[in-house]
Amino acid sequence: MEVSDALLNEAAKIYKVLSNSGRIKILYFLENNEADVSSIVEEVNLPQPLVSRQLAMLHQYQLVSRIKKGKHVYYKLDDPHILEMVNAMLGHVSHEIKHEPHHY
Amino acid sequence: MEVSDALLNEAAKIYKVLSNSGRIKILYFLENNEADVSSIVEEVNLPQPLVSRQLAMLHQYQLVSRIKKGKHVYYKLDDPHILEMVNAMLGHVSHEIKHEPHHY
DNA sequence: ATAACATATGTGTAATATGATATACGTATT
DNA sequence: AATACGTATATCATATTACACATATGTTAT
Repeated sequence: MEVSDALLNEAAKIYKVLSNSGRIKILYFLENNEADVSSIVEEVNLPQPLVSRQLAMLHQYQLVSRIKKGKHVYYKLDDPHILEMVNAMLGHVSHEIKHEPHHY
Repeated sequence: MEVSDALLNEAAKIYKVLSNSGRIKILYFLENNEADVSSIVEEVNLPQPLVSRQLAMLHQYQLVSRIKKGKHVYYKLDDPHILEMVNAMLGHVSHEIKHEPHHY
């Protein structure tokens, strides 16, 4: 396959976004729920400022969209496709873990 | 979906591995070729020690396997499935880039 | 044994990411 | 306007990552 550097860099950036379990957790929660920040905080059990920052990051890379209603800001998945990818990865690692743990 | 923390952490780790365009480049090159380190160095145009490091990392996470023949060490994809995921991601970002660049 | 080559590792340093804490901002309510 | 609440941002310490450069290790040939 022939891939441009720009594309590779962009992909790498998104992988970086996904390289944090808190952010993945948030994406998963948003799979089924459009949710405001407080609900997300409660669900993922991380301090609110941290959640806000991670949401900002997810939003910057267009993985989630947001809509403001009064004091609340509701986030939802912007691109369900991304979760399919995460699912594929989870399948991958779950096999790996079963068959043979990493040899660190 | 219900996902264990261990799984999420493992997935996050693999994403971290993929969050570097040099490493992705290497994986891509190995899609078609089993190759020794020198060939990879030549292909990806990065200093040899760096390539060795990244190969070590890819190997640690079982993304590539290696076999030693004389002075040469040949690497190949250990799990083609991972490249499917990378392909999916590249497709994703290429759409994104076309439709609307990120608003950094 | 030495030389030449392929690969890996050690080390230092700069850049970046992380998460905790404090605080600011915006909106609704009284 | 004062308060309360939801959310975002700033700041800081710490940890992690990245890469360059030097050097070590292992292998083959002379």
